[in-house]
Amino acid sequence: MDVDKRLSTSCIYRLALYERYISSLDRARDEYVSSQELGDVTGHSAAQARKDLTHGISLGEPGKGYEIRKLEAMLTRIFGKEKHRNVILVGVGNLGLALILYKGLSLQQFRIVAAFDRDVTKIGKYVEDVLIRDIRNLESVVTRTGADMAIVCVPAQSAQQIVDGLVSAGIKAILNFAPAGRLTVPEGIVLQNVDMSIELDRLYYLLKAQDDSCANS
Amino acid sequence: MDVDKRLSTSCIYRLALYERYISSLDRARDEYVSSQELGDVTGHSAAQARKDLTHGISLGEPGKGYEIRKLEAMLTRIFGKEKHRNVILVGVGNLGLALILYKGLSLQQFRIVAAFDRDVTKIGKYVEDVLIRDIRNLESVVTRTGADMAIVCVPAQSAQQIVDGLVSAGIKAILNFAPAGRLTVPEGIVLQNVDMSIELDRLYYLLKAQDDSCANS
DNA sequence: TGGTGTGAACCGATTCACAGCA
DNA sequence: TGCTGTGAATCGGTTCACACCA
Repeated sequence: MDVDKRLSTSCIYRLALYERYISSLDRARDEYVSSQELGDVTGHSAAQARKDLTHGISLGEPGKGYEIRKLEAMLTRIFGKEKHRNVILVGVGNLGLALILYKGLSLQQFRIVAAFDRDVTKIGKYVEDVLIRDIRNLESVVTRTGADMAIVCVPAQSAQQIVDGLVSAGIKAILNFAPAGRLTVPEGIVLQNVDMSIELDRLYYLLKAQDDSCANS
Repeated sequence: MDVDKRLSTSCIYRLALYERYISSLDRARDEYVSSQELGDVTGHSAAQARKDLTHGISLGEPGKGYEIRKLEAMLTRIFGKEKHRNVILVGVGNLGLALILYKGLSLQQFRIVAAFDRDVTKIGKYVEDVLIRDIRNLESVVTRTGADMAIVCVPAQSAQQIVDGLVSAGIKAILNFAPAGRLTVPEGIVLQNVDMSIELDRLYYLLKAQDDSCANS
């Protein structure tokens, strides 16, 4: 197969950026991209871009660069963009709502096919074309839609319980936005956390570090 | 000073997790935490936790652990939690709205003091107690509030322009949610990106890698 | 000449092992 | 004995330099 070993987190991130970049490219304009150009996209070196791309099959042509068509095909395969992917969302608060309405997702292969909440005043309503359902129907909907990915936007204190429910309903990968401490999942389940307030904390630290280094210089 | 050199991204992340953990602790229950306990919080080793903490002043007591009070004071200083921080937000779409209403931020030291949009139907309205203003008033509001951090939730195509405007208005740190390619900022300005669709791409990759390794075993 | 592929060197972060202190 | 602090070893990712191909 093409991808032999596990790619590092930062490598995946850069690959996603390459993917986005070449899909924004006017295919008619150019046939090839250089590693230099791809390096610029991520803010890294050309050598980095070459290393990233040879993790798959080597497909660059010396003197010309990478054929965009082939590169796109490779990235498409890595990120599974060749077919739609059903995703469910739990917790239709403001953030959940924002994610359902977020056009960025539907531009990708991801489709939010169902949303869940425990608030009875929300259940039965539609957000765009997504029906909000009772969380108790989780299992049957997962089975029916074949969804294996879920987005969690519930309050921190319910997060672990929801995650457990998702896992036992058959979900295999979870993107969690709840600012919960350490969520535990069984072996074989993928969990990723996105935490707004930690991002802000980090931003603040970087800002302060920046200031300090200016002050010292 | 306490923090001598630049901390790595992952270290900052773990420190933020420690901070959250000890602030959730019942102060009456225990006086000390061990590195083992802190390691568990982040899913890393006890040695890792000790290394992280000695980046500041060494404050652990052999045989007992880290005094919670002192540890909290140190983390508070690192993340600037001892005083409020004014933040502005640009782009009151669904995501912007969600962030304004997100209680997680106000639990931290961050206060969204103003929001901006270019949509005239939104300008003048309040979201909770945050007034939505015309983007053209950016500069005066930044000056008046002394905000030096901004959150950007505008569409991708306006992101660079907004970022430029923020920088020239005096903003020093930007948390960007727009799925824009590579945003450029001048030297000395801190920019962090959070991209939902890249997170999902990454999640999908991990899921697939997981599946493959199961299939091979 | 221009640009890829890659081994070697480099660098930083994580882990290990253990000395030292209460 | 329990737990911190830390040098040493290790591991992994990034950068460099250059051979090689069109």
